[in-house]
Amino acid sequence: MVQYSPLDTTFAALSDPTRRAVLERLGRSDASISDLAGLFAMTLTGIKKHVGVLEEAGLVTTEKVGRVRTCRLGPRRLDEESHWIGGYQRMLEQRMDHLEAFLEETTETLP
Amino acid sequence: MVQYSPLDTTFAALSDPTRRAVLERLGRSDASISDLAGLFAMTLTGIKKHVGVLEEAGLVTTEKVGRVRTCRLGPRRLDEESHWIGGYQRMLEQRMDHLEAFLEETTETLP
DNA sequence: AGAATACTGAACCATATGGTTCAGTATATA
DNA sequence: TATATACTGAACCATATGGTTCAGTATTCT
Repeated sequence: MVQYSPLDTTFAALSDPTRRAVLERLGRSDASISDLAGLFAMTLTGIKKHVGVLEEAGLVTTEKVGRVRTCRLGPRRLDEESHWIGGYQRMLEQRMDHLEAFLEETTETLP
Repeated sequence: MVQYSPLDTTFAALSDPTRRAVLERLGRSDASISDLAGLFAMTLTGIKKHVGVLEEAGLVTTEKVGRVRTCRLGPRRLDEESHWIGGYQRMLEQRMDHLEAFLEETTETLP
Protein backbone atom coordinates (compact mmCIF):
# COMPACT_ATOMS: atom_id res chain seq x y z
CA MET A 1 0.00 0.00 0.00
CA VAL A 2 1.25 3.43 -0.91
CA GLN A 3 -0.95 5.37 1.50
CA TYR A 4 -4.49 5.38 2.84
CA SER A 5 -7.24 7.03 0.86
CA PRO A 6 -11.03 6.98 1.14
CA LEU A 7 -11.00 6.13 -2.56
CA ASP A 8 -9.69 2.67 -1.63
CA THR A 9 -12.71 1.89 0.51
CA THR A 10 -15.32 3.41 -1.76
CA PHE A 11 -14.10 1.92 -5.01
CA ALA A 12 -13.84 -1.46 -3.29
CA ALA A 13 -17.40 -1.07 -2.00
CA LEU A 14 -18.60 -0.21 -5.50
CA SER A 15 -16.83 -3.16 -7.12
CA ASP A 16 -19.49 -5.63 -5.98
CA PRO A 17 -22.69 -5.82 -8.08
CA THR A 18 -24.86 -6.75 -5.11
CA ARG A 19 -23.70 -3.67 -3.25
CA ARG A 20 -24.31 -1.40 -6.22
CA ALA A 21 -27.78 -2.92 -6.52
CA VAL A 22 -28.39 -2.29 -2.82
CA LEU A 23 -27.46 1.37 -3.33
CA GLU A 24 -29.82 1.62 -6.29
CA ARG A 25 -32.57 -0.01 -4.26
CA LEU A 26 -32.04 2.37 -1.36
CA GLY A 27 -32.29 5.22 -3.85
CA ARG A 28 -35.95 4.35 -4.28
CA SER A 29 -36.68 4.08 -0.56
CA ASP A 30 -35.18 3.04 2.74
CA ALA A 31 -35.21 -0.69 3.42
CA SER A 32 -34.65 -3.15 6.22
CA ILE A 33 -32.08 -5.94 6.27
CA SER A 34 -34.92 -8.42 5.66
CA ASP A 35 -36.18 -6.43 2.68
CA LEU A 36 -32.75 -6.51 1.08
CA ALA A 37 -32.17 -10.16 1.92
CA GLY A 38 -35.47 -11.08 0.26
CA LEU A 39 -34.75 -8.95 -2.78
CA PHE A 40 -31.30 -10.37 -3.37
CA ALA A 41 -32.05 -13.96 -2.31
CA MET A 42 -29.37 -13.90 0.32
CA THR A 43 -29.21 -14.71 4.03
CA LEU A 44 -29.73 -11.91 6.54
CA THR A 45 -26.14 -12.37 7.65
CA GLY A 46 -24.87 -12.08 4.10
CA ILE A 47 -26.77 -8.87 3.43
CA LYS A 48 -25.74 -7.47 6.78
CA LYS A 49 -22.10 -7.88 5.76
CA HIS A 50 -22.67 -6.01 2.51
CA VAL A 51 -24.49 -3.24 4.35
CA GLY A 52 -21.57 -3.15 6.77
CA VAL A 53 -19.13 -2.58 3.91
CA LEU A 54 -21.33 0.19 2.49
CA GLU A 55 -21.61 1.75 5.94
CA GLU A 56 -17.84 1.58 6.40
CA ALA A 57 -17.48 3.41 3.09
CA GLY A 58 -19.93 6.07 4.27
CA LEU A 59 -22.43 5.29 1.53
CA VAL A 60 -25.15 4.01 3.85
CA THR A 61 -26.29 4.75 7.37
CA THR A 62 -28.45 2.45 9.44
CA GLU A 63 -30.62 2.84 12.47
CA LYS A 64 -32.19 0.12 14.52
CA VAL A 65 -35.68 0.76 15.87
CA GLY A 66 -37.23 -2.10 17.75
CA ARG A 67 -36.03 -5.24 16.04
CA VAL A 68 -35.81 -3.67 12.57
CA ARG A 69 -32.66 -2.08 11.23
CA THR A 70 -33.45 0.46 8.54
CA CYS A 71 -30.84 1.29 5.91
CA ARG A 72 -30.71 4.59 4.06
CA LEU A 73 -28.29 6.36 1.75
CA GLY A 74 -25.66 8.78 2.91
CA PRO A 75 -23.67 10.67 3.86
CA ARG A 76 -21.04 10.27 1.10
CA ARG A 77 -21.86 11.70 -2.31
CA LEU A 78 -18.99 10.09 -4.27
CA ASP A 79 -17.57 13.54 -4.97
CA GLU A 80 -13.94 12.47 -4.53
CA GLU A 81 -14.54 9.48 -6.74
CA SER A 82 -16.09 11.41 -9.61
CA HIS A 83 -13.36 14.01 -9.21
CA TRP A 84 -10.65 11.38 -9.53
CA ILE A 85 -12.31 9.84 -12.58
CA GLY A 86 -12.87 13.28 -14.10
CA GLY A 87 -9.22 14.12 -13.65
CA TYR A 88 -8.22 10.83 -15.20
CA GLN A 89 -10.43 11.47 -18.22
CA ARG A 90 -9.04 14.98 -18.70
CA MET A 91 -5.53 13.56 -18.51
CA LEU A 92 -6.42 10.96 -21.15
CA GLU A 93 -7.76 13.69 -23.44
CA GLN A 94 -4.56 15.65 -23.03
CA ARG A 95 -2.48 12.63 -23.93
CA MET A 96 -4.66 12.10 -27.01
CA ASP A 97 -4.18 15.73 -28.00
CA HIS A 98 -0.41 15.40 -27.64
CA LEU A 99 -0.44 12.23 -29.68
CA GLU A 100 -2.52 13.92 -32.33
CA ALA A 101 -0.16 16.90 -32.46
CA PHE A 102 2.76 14.54 -32.70
CA LEU A 103 1.17 12.62 -35.55
CA GLU A 104 0.34 15.82 -37.42
CA GLU A 105 3.89 17.04 -37.01
CA THR A 106 5.23 13.75 -38.28
CA THR A 107 2.88 13.78 -41.24
CA GLU A 108 3.98 17.28 -42.20
CA THR A 109 7.52 16.07 -42.69
CA LEU A 110 6.34 13.63 -45.38
CA PRO A 111 6.31 14.73 -49.06
CA MET B 1 -22.87 -12.30 -7.54
CA VAL B 2 -25.93 -10.84 -9.18
CA GLN B 3 -24.54 -10.61 -12.69
CA TYR B 4 -21.31 -9.76 -14.49
CA SER B 5 -20.49 -6.17 -15.23
CA PRO B 6 -17.31 -4.40 -16.40
CA LEU B 7 -17.91 -2.04 -13.47
CA ASP B 8 -16.90 -4.89 -11.14
CA THR B 9 -13.47 -5.23 -12.70
CA THR B 10 -12.78 -1.54 -13.14
CA PHE B 11 -13.86 -0.41 -9.68
CA ALA B 12 -11.84 -3.26 -8.19
CA ALA B 13 -8.82 -2.19 -10.24
CA LEU B 14 -9.25 1.40 -9.04
CA SER B 15 -9.58 0.41 -5.39
CA ASP B 16 -5.83 -0.09 -4.98
CA PRO B 17 -3.71 3.05 -4.41
CA THR B 18 -0.67 1.58 -6.15
CA ARG B 19 -2.71 0.92 -9.26
CA ARG B 20 -4.21 4.41 -9.25
CA ALA B 21 -0.68 5.80 -8.89
CA VAL B 22 0.47 3.64 -11.81
CA LEU B 23 -2.32 5.10 -13.95
CA GLU B 24 -1.34 8.62 -12.94
CA ARG B 25 2.29 7.86 -13.74
CA LEU B 26 1.38 6.45 -17.15
CA GLY B 27 -0.57 9.64 -17.77
CA ARG B 28 2.72 11.49 -17.87
CA SER B 29 4.45 9.01 -20.16
CA ASP B 30 4.67 5.34 -21.03
CA ALA B 31 6.84 3.28 -18.71
CA SER B 32 8.43 -0.14 -18.47
CA ILE B 33 7.82 -2.69 -15.73
CA SER B 34 11.25 -1.83 -14.31
CA ASP B 35 10.44 1.89 -14.29
CA LEU B 36 7.28 1.26 -12.30
CA ALA B 37 8.93 -1.23 -9.96
CA GLY B 38 11.63 1.33 -9.17
CA LEU B 39 9.13 4.11 -8.67
CA PHE B 40 6.92 2.13 -6.31
CA ALA B 41 9.69 0.21 -4.52
CA MET B 42 8.18 -3.11 -5.45
CA THR B 43 9.49 -6.27 -7.11
CA LEU B 44 9.13 -6.66 -10.87
CA THR B 45 6.75 -9.55 -10.23
CA GLY B 46 4.62 -7.47 -7.91
CA ILE B 47 4.28 -4.62 -10.38
CA LYS B 48 3.64 -7.04 -13.20
CA LYS B 49 0.63 -8.36 -11.28
CA HIS B 50 -0.77 -4.87 -10.80
CA VAL B 51 -0.25 -4.09 -14.47
CA GLY B 52 -2.00 -7.37 -15.25
CA VAL B 53 -5.03 -6.28 -13.24
CA LEU B 54 -5.10 -2.91 -15.01
CA GLU B 55 -4.73 -4.65 -18.37
CA GLU B 56 -7.57 -7.03 -17.50
CA ALA B 57 -9.73 -4.00 -16.72
CA GLY B 58 -8.81 -2.45 -20.07
CA LEU B 59 -7.12 0.54 -18.48
CA VAL B 60 -3.63 -0.30 -19.70
CA THR B 61 -2.14 -1.99 -22.74
CA THR B 62 1.36 -3.36 -22.90
CA GLU B 63 3.75 -4.29 -25.67
CA LYS B 64 6.99 -6.14 -25.34
CA VAL B 65 9.83 -5.04 -27.58
CA GLY B 66 13.10 -6.87 -27.04
CA ARG B 67 13.29 -7.55 -23.34
CA VAL B 68 11.36 -4.43 -22.32
CA ARG B 69 7.61 -4.41 -21.80
CA THR B 70 6.20 -0.94 -22.25
CA CYS B 71 2.93 0.00 -20.52
CA ARG B 72 0.62 2.71 -21.79
CA LEU B 73 -2.88 3.90 -21.00
CA GLY B 74 -5.95 2.69 -22.82
CA PRO B 75 -8.32 1.74 -24.24
CA ARG B 76 -10.97 2.25 -21.51
CA ARG B 77 -11.96 5.81 -20.70
CA LEU B 78 -14.00 5.08 -17.51
CA ASP B 79 -17.13 6.33 -19.25
CA GLU B 80 -19.38 3.64 -17.74
CA GLU B 81 -17.93 4.31 -14.33
CA SER B 82 -18.47 8.06 -14.40
CA HIS B 83 -21.91 7.44 -15.86
CA TRP B 84 -22.82 5.15 -12.95
CA ILE B 85 -21.50 7.60 -10.39
CA GLY B 86 -23.27 10.48 -12.13
CA GLY B 87 -26.54 8.60 -12.05
CA TYR B 88 -26.05 7.83 -8.39
CA GLN B 89 -25.41 11.47 -7.59
CA ARG B 90 -28.49 12.60 -9.52
CA MET B 91 -30.54 10.03 -7.63
CA LEU B 92 -29.17 11.34 -4.34
CA GLU B 93 -30.14 14.89 -5.32
CA GLN B 94 -33.63 13.75 -6.13
CA ARG B 95 -33.97 12.04 -2.77
CA MET B 96 -32.76 15.23 -1.09
CA ASP B 97 -35.32 17.25 -3.02
CA HIS B 98 -38.11 14.91 -1.98
CA LEU B 99 -36.99 15.08 1.62
CA GLU B 100 -36.87 18.86 1.41
CA ALA B 101 -40.36 19.00 -0.08
CA PHE B 102 -41.58 16.67 2.62
CA LEU B 103 -40.05 18.79 5.37
CA GLU B 104 -41.53 21.97 3.90
CA GLU B 105 -44.92 20.37 3.69
CA THR B 106 -44.66 19.23 7.27
CA THR B 107 -43.53 22.66 8.42
CA GLU B 108 -46.48 24.32 6.71
CA THR B 109 -48.89 22.36 8.84
CA LEU B 110 -47.40 23.92 11.98
CA PRO B 111 -48.94 27.10 13.42
C1' DA C 1 31.11 -16.34 -25.90
C1' DG C 2 30.10 -14.60 -21.41
C1' DA C 3 27.89 -11.42 -18.41
C1' DA C 4 24.37 -8.31 -17.33
C1' DT C 5 19.53 -6.84 -17.92
C1' DA C 6 14.48 -7.37 -18.11
C1' DC C 7 11.08 -9.88 -17.60
C1' DT C 8 8.25 -14.29 -16.49
C1' DG C 9 6.01 -18.08 -13.97
C1' DA C 10 5.43 -21.16 -10.29
C1' DA C 11 5.12 -21.59 -5.59
C1' DC C 12 4.26 -19.82 -1.36
C1' DC C 13 2.32 -16.81 2.41
C1' DA C 14 -0.84 -13.91 5.11
C1' DT C 15 -4.90 -11.65 4.96
C1' DA C 16 -9.36 -10.22 2.88
C1' DT C 17 -13.79 -11.28 0.65
C1' DG C 18 -18.22 -13.24 -0.12
C1' DG C 19 -20.77 -16.28 1.25
C1' DT C 20 -22.91 -19.99 4.52
C1' DT C 21 -24.82 -22.30 9.04
C1' DC C 22 -26.05 -22.30 13.69
C1' DA C 23 -26.97 -20.71 18.07
C1' DG C 24 -28.06 -16.94 20.29
C1' DT C 25 -30.69 -12.13 21.87
C1' DA C 26 -34.20 -8.75 21.67
C1' DT C 27 -38.74 -7.33 20.31
C1' DA C 28 -43.42 -7.78 18.91
C1' DT C 29 -47.71 -10.43 18.59
C1' DA C 30 -51.45 -13.72 20.00
C1' DT D 1 -46.76 -16.15 28.73
C1' DA D 2 -45.59 -18.50 24.60
C1' DT D 3 -44.38 -17.98 19.89
C1' DA D 4 -42.86 -15.81 15.89
C1' DT D 5 -39.91 -12.24 13.84
C1' DA D 6 -35.61 -9.65 12.98
C1' DC D 7 -31.44 -9.33 13.61
C1' DT D 8 -26.54 -10.52 15.39
C1' DG D 9 -22.07 -12.83 16.05
C1' DA D 10 -18.99 -16.53 15.91
C1' DA D 11 -17.25 -20.03 13.22
C1' DC D 12 -16.33 -21.96 9.07
C1' DC D 13 -15.32 -22.45 4.00
C1' DA D 14 -13.52 -21.57 -0.66
C1' DT D 15 -11.49 -18.39 -3.34
C1' DA D 16 -9.20 -13.90 -4.33
C1' DT D 17 -5.65 -10.37 -3.37
C1' DG D 18 -1.27 -8.32 -2.65
C1' DG D 19 2.75 -9.28 -1.92
C1' DT D 20 7.31 -12.18 -1.79
C1' DT D 21 11.29 -15.49 -3.39
C1' DC D 22 13.56 -18.27 -6.59
C1' DA D 23 14.65 -20.35 -10.71
C1' DG D 24 14.18 -19.82 -15.19
C1' DT D 25 14.23 -17.58 -20.42
C1' DA D 26 15.20 -14.15 -23.77
C1' DT D 27 17.91 -9.97 -25.10
C1' DT D 28 21.49 -6.89 -25.16
C1' DC D 29 26.14 -5.40 -24.25
C1' DT D 30 31.33 -6.16 -23.97
